[in-house]
Amino acid sequence: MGVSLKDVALRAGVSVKTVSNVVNHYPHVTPATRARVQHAIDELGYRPNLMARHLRKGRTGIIALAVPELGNPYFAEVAGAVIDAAARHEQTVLLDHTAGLREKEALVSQGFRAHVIDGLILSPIQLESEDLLARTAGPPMVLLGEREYDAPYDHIAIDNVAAARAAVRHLLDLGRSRIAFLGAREESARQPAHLRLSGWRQEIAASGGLARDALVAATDGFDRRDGAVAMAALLDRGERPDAVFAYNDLVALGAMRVLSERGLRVPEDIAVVGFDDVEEGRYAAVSLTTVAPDKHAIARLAVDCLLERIGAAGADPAPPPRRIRPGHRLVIRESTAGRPSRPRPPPGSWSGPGPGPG
Amino acid sequence: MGVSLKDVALRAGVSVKTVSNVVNHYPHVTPATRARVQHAIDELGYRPNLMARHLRKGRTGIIALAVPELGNPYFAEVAGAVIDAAARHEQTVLLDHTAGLREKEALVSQGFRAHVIDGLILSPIQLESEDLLARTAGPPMVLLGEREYDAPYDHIAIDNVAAARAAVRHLLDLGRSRIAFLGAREESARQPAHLRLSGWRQEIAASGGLARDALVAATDGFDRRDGAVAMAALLDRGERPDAVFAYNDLVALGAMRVLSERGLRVPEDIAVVGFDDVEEGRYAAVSLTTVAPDKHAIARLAVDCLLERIGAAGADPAPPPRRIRPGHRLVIRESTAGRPSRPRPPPGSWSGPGPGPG
DNA sequence: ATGAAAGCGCTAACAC
DNA sequence: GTGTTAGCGCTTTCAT
Repeated sequence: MGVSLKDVALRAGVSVKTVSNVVNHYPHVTPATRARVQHAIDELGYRPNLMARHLRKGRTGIIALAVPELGNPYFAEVAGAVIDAAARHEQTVLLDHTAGLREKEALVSQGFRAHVIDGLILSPIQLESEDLLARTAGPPMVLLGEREYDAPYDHIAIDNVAAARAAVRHLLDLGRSRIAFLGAREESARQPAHLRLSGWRQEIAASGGLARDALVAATDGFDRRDGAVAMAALLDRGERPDAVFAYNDLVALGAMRVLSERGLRVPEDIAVVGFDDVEEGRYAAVSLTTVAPDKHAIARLAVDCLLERIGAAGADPAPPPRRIRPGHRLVIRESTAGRPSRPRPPPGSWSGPGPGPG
Repeated sequence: MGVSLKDVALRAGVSVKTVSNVVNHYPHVTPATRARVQHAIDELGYRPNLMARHLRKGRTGIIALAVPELGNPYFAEVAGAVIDAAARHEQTVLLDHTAGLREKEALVSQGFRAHVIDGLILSPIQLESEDLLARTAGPPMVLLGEREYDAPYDHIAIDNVAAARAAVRHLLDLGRSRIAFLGAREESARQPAHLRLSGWRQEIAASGGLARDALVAATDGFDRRDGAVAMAALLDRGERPDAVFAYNDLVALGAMRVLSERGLRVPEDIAVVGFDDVEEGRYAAVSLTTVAPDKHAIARLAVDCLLERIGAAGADPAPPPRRIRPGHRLVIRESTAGRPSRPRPPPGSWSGPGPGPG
């Protein structure tokens, strides 16, 4: 490290400006000069110092992405997609995770690490509107995910209510009538799962059924353990659902594990639908029916949207906040449809299917 | 944005240097001045411009982490741990993924995005020693993971051979004799799974058994699909293993899915051991026995090691490359040990366990 | 088409 | 204890 424009200029016998022109593809440079400069660059192995360049230009080429938890495959998959989308614009992604803590989310949304980043994509869980309103300065920001806010920020999220309704509709169409919801925290419009719970309620009501609160199970967080605990709690208090709609795939998978432990069959005894379409659900012993948000669209839209904001920074009046809804679809798998057919017999002299779990 | 040291100095009626002193906790400042400056800082909402600071200091406070695939929960979990470990040193992590492509790995290992980062943690899959040797400049780098190189870089990795042998030992102790290996690509010391395959071979040989090549199944990559395809291929060519040791948990989970489809019971018909201890394995319908690397130790050691290198940059002679082996342990779960006991009966009038898959 | 010089925001030397 | 100044590597007027 340490080869600067000046070194190259010295070597090529030109001025710094000329080298800069070559590096930045400034059109009006004699081919001869360009060649000489390029030669010097190659010889010295010159690489522009982005730090300095961006100090000058006021942009860093780095955008931050803050997700609750990288251990959640949904966010890991989205993060991967964001990195790819950003790379297509020659932007680098700086990753943070908030553990879903309101305090950390607020910290990130405020100018934490501003100056290093051109913009921020934040996927909040616990953050409240007032935290967002308290944000006075900081780089452009776009929001990702289910939480809704009364704050002037672009927001990328699928239509969670419609998606939840489609999931519940599917269960109703299967003839299920006692559909539990796993993952609600409390009876409040401020809770993270608000929209999906609301979709559950609406669709059951629309079908003429009764959305019993007793069939709603709270979770502390949204991972497999939470799903397992909530499912066990529901069963232990004597509820007998014939279907489960979970806040996300992780909760659904945790629930399915408990069902299997208790000798309940999926989907025969209880059908299960998740949300997120994480890879894992496709390969579960009983593959998981789920709502699949278009993750690549989400990532692309978030990056495009953010870069647009960054480009328009300082514009007056600022463009109004947008509400962008990427697509989603319901992916039906074995956890609601069952195994399509008899498994083909194993090769050789294998014994047939065993007597089941236990 | 746009409040600079100068603005604060003007406001507080002091010089830039004094403000800088306050910001950097320089000890010799009068409490009175400090208070006045701090007041001005708060009023103006001043945040230091890291870009400029680091241009000056020659360090950015950003380290890069390049993993093959964020969609692989192992790497996602490690990435999360690295972010946390870095945060404890007030370092930020810039994330890249290489898709396990040699070309991208080489690009990252060379000075791609140098100048922005102080150092690089790289987890290679396909990279070869010659690529590493070709690296002429660039920030300090430490390597992560199973691949071994003849290149002067610190390398953090558990003892893969010993870990693999422990896994195979466990299967042998269970009385299994036809133990397949899933995930080897070819018969070469250069292939990614080399060490684990070697452990498999050694332990079987040590037990007096025969490590048949026919029981080794190749995979293209290392995810669930690859595991499923490899398992199916192995069965389809008439092999009848009574145990499977997979390159990693994802491959193992994919294999288990195929076993379930074909009516083969785990562990009764085939015991399965994975590698990585991803969260998912704990909640699989049949929970997965696995080799658990100490991910937090890995992350911490990688960050510490890198920061040490960064601190010692330019030292002559450079400290010799280190080979650091974090701990690992075998976690025994149902895929080899079976369900510990009869599932407790479900509440109410539920029917008992069904007739099994299919 | 190219060169000279200023300055982005900051810290390190060196005054006072 | 605090102020002055130079310069990190780059881009950008403004000259030539």
